[in-house]
Parts: sequence; C-alpha cells; structure tokens
Amino acid sequence: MIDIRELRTRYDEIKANIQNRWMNVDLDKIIADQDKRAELLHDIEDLRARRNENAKKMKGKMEADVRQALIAEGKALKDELASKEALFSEIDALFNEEARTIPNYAHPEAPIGKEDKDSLAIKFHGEPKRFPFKPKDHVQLGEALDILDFESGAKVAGQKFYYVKNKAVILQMAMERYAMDIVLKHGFTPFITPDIAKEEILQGIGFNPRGAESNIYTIEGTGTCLVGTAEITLGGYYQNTILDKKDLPIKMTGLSHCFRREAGGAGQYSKGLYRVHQFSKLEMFIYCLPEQSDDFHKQLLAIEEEIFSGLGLAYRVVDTATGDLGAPAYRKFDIEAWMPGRGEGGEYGEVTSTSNCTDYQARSLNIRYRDDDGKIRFVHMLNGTAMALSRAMVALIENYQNEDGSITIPEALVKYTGFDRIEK
RNA sequence: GGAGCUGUGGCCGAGUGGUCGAAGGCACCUGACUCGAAAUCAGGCAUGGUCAGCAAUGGCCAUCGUGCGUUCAAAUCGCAUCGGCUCCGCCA
Repeated sequence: MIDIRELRTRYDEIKANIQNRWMNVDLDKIIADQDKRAELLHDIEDLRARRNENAKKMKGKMEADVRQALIAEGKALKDELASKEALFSEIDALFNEEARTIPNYAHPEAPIGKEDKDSLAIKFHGEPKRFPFKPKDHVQLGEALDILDFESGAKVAGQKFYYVKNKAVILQMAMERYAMDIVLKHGFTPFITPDIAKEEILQGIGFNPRGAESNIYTIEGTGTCLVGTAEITLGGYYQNTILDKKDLPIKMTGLSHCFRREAGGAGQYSKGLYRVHQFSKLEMFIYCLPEQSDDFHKQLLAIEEEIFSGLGLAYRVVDTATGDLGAPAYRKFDIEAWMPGRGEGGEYGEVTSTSNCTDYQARSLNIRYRDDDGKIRFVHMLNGTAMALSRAMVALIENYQNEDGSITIPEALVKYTGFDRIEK
C-alpha cells in the first residue's frame, strides 16, 4: 500500500493516478474514514491514559474505601473503553481495506492510457520469422510430435491443464537450466520456493485472494493459496524484517509452479499453452535501496532480453500503459516474443514481465532497512520473469518448426538437452 | 496425527499480576586513555502512532509469537491459534 499519511499531502497526484489507471477508488470516502478512525483513536488513547493513571494510584497500601472508589472508577473507564474499542476495530478494518485499494504511484515516463494498445513498444529485436511454408501453431506441432497432450490434461485435471511429454520434458528442463545459468551469472541466489503461501503474504504482494475476479486458487479452510508466481514467495521471504543496508541489494531467483484460475480468459489467444491453469516459472526478485530501483529495473529487463535473444527469438519490449499496470507496479516492462502460430500469420505474445513496485509491497509486508542516519526506511522491491516455461515453449516450438513438423533445438539449449531435434 | 516443553529488544537471556519498555550480556555508536589499534573506563543504544515545538526534544498511546478472555491493573493468569524443540506413530 501507499503511505497513508500522503492521502492529503499528495491528494491531487493520487487522484490523477487513480484516474490514469482507470480504477474505481473513492479517495474522498477513504480520507473521511481515515478522519473518523483518527478521532476515535484519540478518544481511546485519552481513556487509556486515564485508565493507566487510575491503575497506578492503586499500587501501594491504602484505606479500603479509597481503594473501592478507585476500583469503581476503573470499572467505569473499562466499560467506556470497551465500547469505543469495538467501534474502532470496525472502522479500522474498513479503512485498511479501503487504503489497500489505492494503487502505487506511477513512473512519470510510464505511458498514460487505458489498455494494452496504449502501451508503448520501446524496442524491437530481431526480425519476425518467415517460413517458406505455412507454419503450424504449437498445439498442432506438439500433439503431432506427441510431446504435448492437452486432451489427457483436460480429462484428468480439467480444461487448460496439459501433459508435457517425451522430449518436451527434457526440453523444458533444459530451458529452466539455461535461464537459471544466465540469472546466476548476474549474482542472484537460487531458490526453489513453496507453491503455497498464506493469504496475508498474497495481500502484501498485492494479490487479491478472494472474490470472483481473483486469479488465485485458495485452499479451503487453511488460509493459504496456491501461488500464481514465485514473486509471492520471494517477496514474502523477508516479511517483518529490518535488513542491513550493507546486505542490499538482495537478488533472488526462484523456480516454482504457478497456478492461475484465469476465470473468463477464453478465446483464440488462450488456446494451448499460452493461457493455462498451471505452469512453471523461473522468477527474479530484487530488494534494494530506493535510489537504486530504477536502475535495477532496467537490469532485470536486460537479463530477460539476454535470455530471449540468446534463444534467437525475435521480440519487442513494451513499456506498459498506466491502465494496464497492476496496483503495486510503479512501472512495468514486458517482453513480447514473436509467435508464428498466434493469430493470423503470427503475432507478438507476452513472455516476460518485470515490475518496479517501489516501496508499495515493502510497506504492506513491513520490509525495511536501517539507513546511514539511523532511520529505518522501506526497501524497494522488484520482480521480473526469467522464463515462464509454458509461454517460452510456445515461442520456441513455433519459431523452430520445420516443414516436416519436426523442431530444431536452438543452439544455446543443445548442451542442456543433449539432442538437437525433436521429430516423430 | 498423539504427548510434553518452548516463543521476551539486532542477537543471547532474566523477569514475584501493580514501581517493567522490560535486569544482565553480546553486538553497535560516542567520548576518555593511546602515535594508532586492542584492552579498559564513562555514556548512549527498540519500533510504530499521536500531540506540542522551527528544531534539539518532550508528553501521551500501543507493542514481550498472534488472537480472545480474566482483572481496577497482564510479559506475568486462562483459553485458542501459529512457529520451534523433544519423544511416539506414519511415510517419499
């Protein structure tokens, strides 16, 4: 969440930002509730001060009737406090819930716009692949080669589940390792994370685990959820800690399964591996000083580019429009790889996403560092996809298909797969 | 899953219901001594909120895993819950 003390001091800015993101947040109501909350809290603190004072008077020995009078006074204070505290906890919970819906500030250079199309392509790399034959999509290729099985996935687990099979299994593991090696080269500490996290962590990261529009699977009766990304578990790692400034930046990379409900995410773009309920992903995560986060954000993007250009894939980089930023994101860059089987004659499809969430998540999760002046400040937190195995697989299979339906393994992966071709 | 023990500040660790935001130690910071360092000595050293003040700072409130309760008063008593440890059972 943002700093609620800024609700008034940066009122215009917050209001404009909510508008630029096409969000529906009633800032004035939130401020009104904040006032109600503060007023009530003052009353309560007053009462508590009187209660404490009253209790202090009773420490030593005294006449029985004096003590009785003090006890009576204490009881009266206690009753009054109890009723006000009940009121307070209601308004406090309401205010917190509302305050959480206020999005992070946006980077001044982030393009302002409502949706996908308003995002800005800031870089193109490589030429979209053209074939002397009509290219197939990854579903046709994968099923024909018996390396992807969507039918069995649907039968056993439901729509949008799938089996990876035969050489695609080795290929996926090779891709994981390939991406991991590049990320490690840049000084990240590797993790395999839990695939489950507590709701409290989800909320701190900025995910909403509840409601019809939630993309998160919750596990009934446990207060936990299946993670949609390792961003959640890597970001929760340092919850409630004060980090040593000299330990920053902390760079982590985590491999996890990712589970997404994708309610209502149907249509032609969601066929096959592109939009699924479960996939594996290697995620990067950075905790750093506020003044470093812009630079680290660019570094995350550079690593993502290194990974995808290393596979010989054409892609473009997109600076995400404000309306398409998640609430915690201050700025977001996506890499969209060329996918020959997408749409009519190929299209770019999102394969990575990196966000600078500044102190938005750190404030909710209470992750801070002690600065040189002794003050404790919130760290900045950033995340980025190293490789989402399912979508990277789409790009790879479709770009490296041959006319006979076989797939050539890109040079950079051969040392990990041990074979250079997948064929029938 | 069953039984027992345990959870205190950055770390370790004391704590009889009221004088406990909490002894002591370590770490850290400042000063003295020293050419300098070590050792020693003196002092300082939790976080968040709020009010007053230009500020240094001061008042008040909250926090001893978390929640609820008992009480005029809770780190201290009770219940629940979560984490850790030990033993038993089960198991990749």
